[in-house]
Amino acid sequence: MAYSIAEAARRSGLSIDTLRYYERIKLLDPPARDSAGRRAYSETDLAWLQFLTKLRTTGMPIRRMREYATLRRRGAATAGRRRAILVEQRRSVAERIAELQSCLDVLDYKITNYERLEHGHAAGIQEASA
Amino acid sequence: MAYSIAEAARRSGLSIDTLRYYERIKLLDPPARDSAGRRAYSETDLAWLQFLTKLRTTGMPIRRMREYATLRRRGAATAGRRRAILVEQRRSVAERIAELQSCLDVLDYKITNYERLEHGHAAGIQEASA
DNA sequence: CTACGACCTGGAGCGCGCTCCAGGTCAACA
DNA sequence: TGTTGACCTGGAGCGCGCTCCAGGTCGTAG
Repeated sequence: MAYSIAEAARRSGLSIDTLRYYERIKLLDPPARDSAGRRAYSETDLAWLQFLTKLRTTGMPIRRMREYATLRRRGAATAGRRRAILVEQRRSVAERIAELQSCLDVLDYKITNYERLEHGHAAGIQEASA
Repeated sequence: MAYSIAEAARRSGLSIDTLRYYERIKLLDPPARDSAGRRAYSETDLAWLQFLTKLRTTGMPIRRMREYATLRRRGAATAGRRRAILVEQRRSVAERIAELQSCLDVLDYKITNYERLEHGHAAGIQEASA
């Protein structure tokens, strides 16, 4: 089963332009072409794309994703280095989650304060940095 | 107590350039100046700055932080709208955390797979999209 | 046969959030 | 008195990750 670029875009949630862009910067191996020279993405292409978007979602910079893609192209011998990249990324995601969680606490605190203000219990003091 | 721009930068974790930039784009009210015309940040300025950096950490775009800053400048009457912004941001942070958590699961899965590969239990199948 | 729409290429442009630079002022210190 | 160093201003530049554009080629539908 092969997918047109429009279909691949729809399925991956990326834009057509982004798909071509990813190919240009070597994140994506050039997909097959149909008889008219149009891109024909395979299931494997889509699976890889899906993984890439996961990495992007975690905030991995494209430069690093390229590094990973390059290693992947070189085969099984690079598995250790690829794993190391993922382990590092896992660390950074966990850290980021913790950071966001702490911001969430600040937001909750502020929101609670606003609610107190609006219910007439004019606290006042917090308003300075509100 | 007043702080030089260098000191304010150190305490906020932002660069000196970023502090001036934030002032320029009206995120920050112009701080007091000393006799020589140099910026002199107050405790209040620093507290606001600290809150701003929290918002930035949550990924709030500067455009939206400006909106918040503008409302804040207009005083108590805008409290409801400020609260609404924070509530929306809380929602978006919670969503982001969930998203990251799900990516974390994918990373864990992949990493486990790599570890299996390296321990000789050649699974093979996963290598296609690894 | 033509006209449409999806696709192609190479390259320019954009929005964001800073970051850096040139050229200048000022106060303190040797 | 002269030099240093922190600070000032307005404005240009940058890295990132796309996004858009012009101009062209196909293949199907009317």
